[in-house]
Amino acid sequence: MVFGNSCKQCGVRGQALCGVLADEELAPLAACGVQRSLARGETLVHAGDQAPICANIQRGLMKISHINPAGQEVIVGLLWPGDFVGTPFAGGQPLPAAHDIVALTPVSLCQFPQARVERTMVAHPAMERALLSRTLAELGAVRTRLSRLARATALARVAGFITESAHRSGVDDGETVTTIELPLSRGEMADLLGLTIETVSRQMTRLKNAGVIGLPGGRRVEIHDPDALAEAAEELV
Amino acid sequence: MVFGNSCKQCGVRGQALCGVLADEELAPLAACGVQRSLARGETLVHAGDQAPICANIQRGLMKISHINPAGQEVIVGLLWPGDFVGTPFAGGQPLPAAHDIVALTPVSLCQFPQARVERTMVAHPAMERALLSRTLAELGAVRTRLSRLARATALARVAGFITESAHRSGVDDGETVTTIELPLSRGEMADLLGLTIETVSRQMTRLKNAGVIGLPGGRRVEIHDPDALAEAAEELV
DNA sequence: CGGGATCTTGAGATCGTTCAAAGTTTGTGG
DNA sequence: CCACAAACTTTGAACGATCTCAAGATCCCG
Repeated sequence: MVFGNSCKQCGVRGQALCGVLADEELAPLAACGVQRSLARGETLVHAGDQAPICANIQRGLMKISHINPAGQEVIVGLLWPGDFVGTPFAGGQPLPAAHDIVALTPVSLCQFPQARVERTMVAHPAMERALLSRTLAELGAVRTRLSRLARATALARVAGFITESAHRSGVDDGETVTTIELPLSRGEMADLLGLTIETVSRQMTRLKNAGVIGLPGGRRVEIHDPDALAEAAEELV
Repeated sequence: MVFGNSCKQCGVRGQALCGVLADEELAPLAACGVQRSLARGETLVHAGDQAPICANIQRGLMKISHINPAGQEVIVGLLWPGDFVGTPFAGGQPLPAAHDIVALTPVSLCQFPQARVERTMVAHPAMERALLSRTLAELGAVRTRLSRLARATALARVAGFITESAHRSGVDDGETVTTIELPLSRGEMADLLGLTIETVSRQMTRLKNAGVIGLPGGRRVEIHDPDALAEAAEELV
């Protein structure tokens, strides 16, 4: 359940609810938001938690992760600034959280009492409708990601992640070389893409040797040939 | 977006909305449902379709599938009797369908005009809320499936599918040997689990040779050792 | 300028795929 | 009811992609 939000008091202008509700309609919700900060690695939601959390991410990046019995972690989703976290009306009864939600970077967010979110939604059907439509869209996106994880080669997964990160960075295309900062470490990329650290590293090197990208150091990536990168990403999507 | 539904006129008693709404509240929706049948292999929704479809599955099994540029198919979800298909309030504007929805068996369903579904939901917030909560649950389930596809071995995927099919068949546990009929062919299992037909077949044989299951022929599976089966499924979930 | 964490690279093992062929089941028409 | 064809399933052998284990190299922080 992730949707762009607008929290006047928090100073973030999101995408989804903004277009749907007038700012003053959001006031009752914004008024009860509590500012909160998370350090890198800090957990906002533990899988199995009964106490539901509703919050709006302002800065930083979070991961939704699943840890299997063997102790391996899989990142099943990322949350960016503007995204909403929470499961209002979760089945009527308190539904235990399905996954961990952890800060990948220092995060600041605006947290709301769930009951208040639910009451606000009852009062503003447009808001609930926006959340529903956002959730439906997210469901489609996760299914598409599922299909990629099922069949795509390691190279395609890595190329796809770089492409997506570039889009998220706002640096869309442009004929010139663009440089982005990957939001994840190699290990985190591996957990997200269902690969090992070594395989991720090897594919990065391969793209570099092919002249498609440059690796000037750190987490920086220069995109030399966006078309070739997109093509690599599509190889068995 | 899949949720159990109750369509009085269609004679199906689902799980989700039933508990939430009185039957007479559903009348306006049920009244405008159109009975429809699909042959095996027939497509209800094409990916990219603008015309949104809302329907309630009464009998049969459908797949939600994604076909990648290379022509490979991945089944990203299954729809069972009682499940609801559709994306009401899809982003305000008509959102093109993200995936194909195809009948795996002969299917009968009850189809509604989307506008009517939306109007009914506006009139009955409890219904919309039930859909939201169902969708959130489904999102969690798909994410969990994502984590399995990312890491689980072929054996675990196949064992997990058999276990899940057994649960769906209603045959829960019981100390005695239970026999179920798998709803999918080997090829469909392969598309669902991200494997090849041959690998699926080999894992089935492996489970049979280990005495965990029996394969009396056709799509039938005898579950001899549910614990061992569950254990095989958890090996790297 | 260390020192720990992160990243890269190599060599060998493993798991799943590919290609190929034989064996079953299913459904149809005589 | 049987015969036959088509579709589906099983099995085998070789290949290839990714993982595992093991060193180095590099980056980042104090």
